[in-house]
Amino acid sequence: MRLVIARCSVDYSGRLNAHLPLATRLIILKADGSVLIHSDSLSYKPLNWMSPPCSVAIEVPEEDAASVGVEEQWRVTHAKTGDTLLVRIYEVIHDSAHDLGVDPGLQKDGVEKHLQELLAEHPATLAEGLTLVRREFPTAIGPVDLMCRDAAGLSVAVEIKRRGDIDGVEQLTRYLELLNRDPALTRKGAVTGIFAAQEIKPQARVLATDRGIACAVVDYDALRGLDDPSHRLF
Amino acid sequence: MRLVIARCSVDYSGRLNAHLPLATRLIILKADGSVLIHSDSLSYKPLNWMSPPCSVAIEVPEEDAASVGVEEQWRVTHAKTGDTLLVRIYEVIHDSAHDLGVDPGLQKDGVEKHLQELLAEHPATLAEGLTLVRREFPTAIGPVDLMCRDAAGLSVAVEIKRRGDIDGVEQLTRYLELLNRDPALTRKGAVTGIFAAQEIKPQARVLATDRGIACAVVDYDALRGLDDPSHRLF
DNA sequence: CATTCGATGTCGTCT
DNA sequence: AGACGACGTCGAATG
Repeated sequence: MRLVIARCSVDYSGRLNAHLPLATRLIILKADGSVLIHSDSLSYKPLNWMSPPCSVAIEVPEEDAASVGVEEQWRVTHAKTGDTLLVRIYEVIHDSAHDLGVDPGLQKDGVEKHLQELLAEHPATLAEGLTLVRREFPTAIGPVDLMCRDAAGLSVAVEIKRRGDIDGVEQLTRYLELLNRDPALTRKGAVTGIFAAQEIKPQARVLATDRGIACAVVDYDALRGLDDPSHRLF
Repeated sequence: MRLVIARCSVDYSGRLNAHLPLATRLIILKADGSVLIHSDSLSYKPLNWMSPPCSVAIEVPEEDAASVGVEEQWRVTHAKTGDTLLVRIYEVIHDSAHDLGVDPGLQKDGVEKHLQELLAEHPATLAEGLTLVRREFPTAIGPVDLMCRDAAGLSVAVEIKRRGDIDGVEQLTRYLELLNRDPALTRKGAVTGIFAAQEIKPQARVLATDRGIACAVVDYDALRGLDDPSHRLF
């Protein structure tokens, strides 16, 4: 990894055109060839970047560029899309290279997959007497997160989201529409739906209710408490 | 901006829990207080980070941490959500600080808004004889990108996307459902829809067709060619 | 290889 | 502040 602090201007040309006027910035050149341009604020996201696979070519600045003080010019080109990032260096303030080695990677806990696992183990927290039939129940338009059966023996499709948005309700609606055409599932009565999320947006709740879909706000920590603590990662 | 290359382990606790085992990484401390942890690959996105507003506290490592070689311990806490990032430093390899000043910011050109402007000027490229009634036609559930009239004088709602996904079809469907309840618009006949995008995904096309919504693939460059070249930014 | 879908999405914009 | 859509979304999993 090479770190360069420099006064520079940057032009990106690809899915859109973008220009960064002359200013002092951090330029990161990673081992995989990728390039990141960071300013001192506006965190997380670089101002400009190029993802791998890409290559960096050192160019001789055009005459007019050189005349206004461009010392170096790097052209970063994406190998597949042809997107380019043109970095014009006016003054290098810092330049250092470091060998970081391979990173062992990030371990995560608490994403939607875990929520699904926990709810699959404790379906009754969604509705009294609900039991699991199967997780990732396959349909022609994708898998239903949880297929359950209620106390009366009727099929219940559960869609799980971390954040319950209008999109999730639309998704569950499409599943229910399809499932209710299946005679095997609807023998005893219509398949109903439960929209389960850690947080449900008001508009999503209104739409779900309007369509006869139940909403369930899920308490992740409480669910985890129900689970065997020895299974926790942290 | 402070740049630290160090052997470190990191733990994030907030919307989820995440752990980074001991390895050599780049730690960026920005002027606004934000912190970014980068490895030498997996570009663009940091492995771990904290967005502003947040504060960094230097802690004395716990005894057991110190005994395994932790020299410094930084706790970054988000001011609002309380999310924390705990960085344990085992060895500092590089440490430098730089004054970058304020960045003038990024200038962008050429996204969906531009596409909408171009199509508003050339609605006939979507369908023979189509004319614009108004852009951003207001409805109770949000503005319709373009409201047009076809050769027969019937109302046509146009939804514009850069990438035509299933979500866009759902959105247009909701608009059409609402618009078709308006007597003023449906006097001559039902309001129809056109789903316009630079690229339309197969599933979206199927859904749109199934609902009687026309699809139009838009050629951005050709449209720009129709436009006055002197209006271009680049 | 293409496609789909989640994300500590992030970011702008408007109510 | 909350809601909503766009994003150079990115990135992983999957067929």
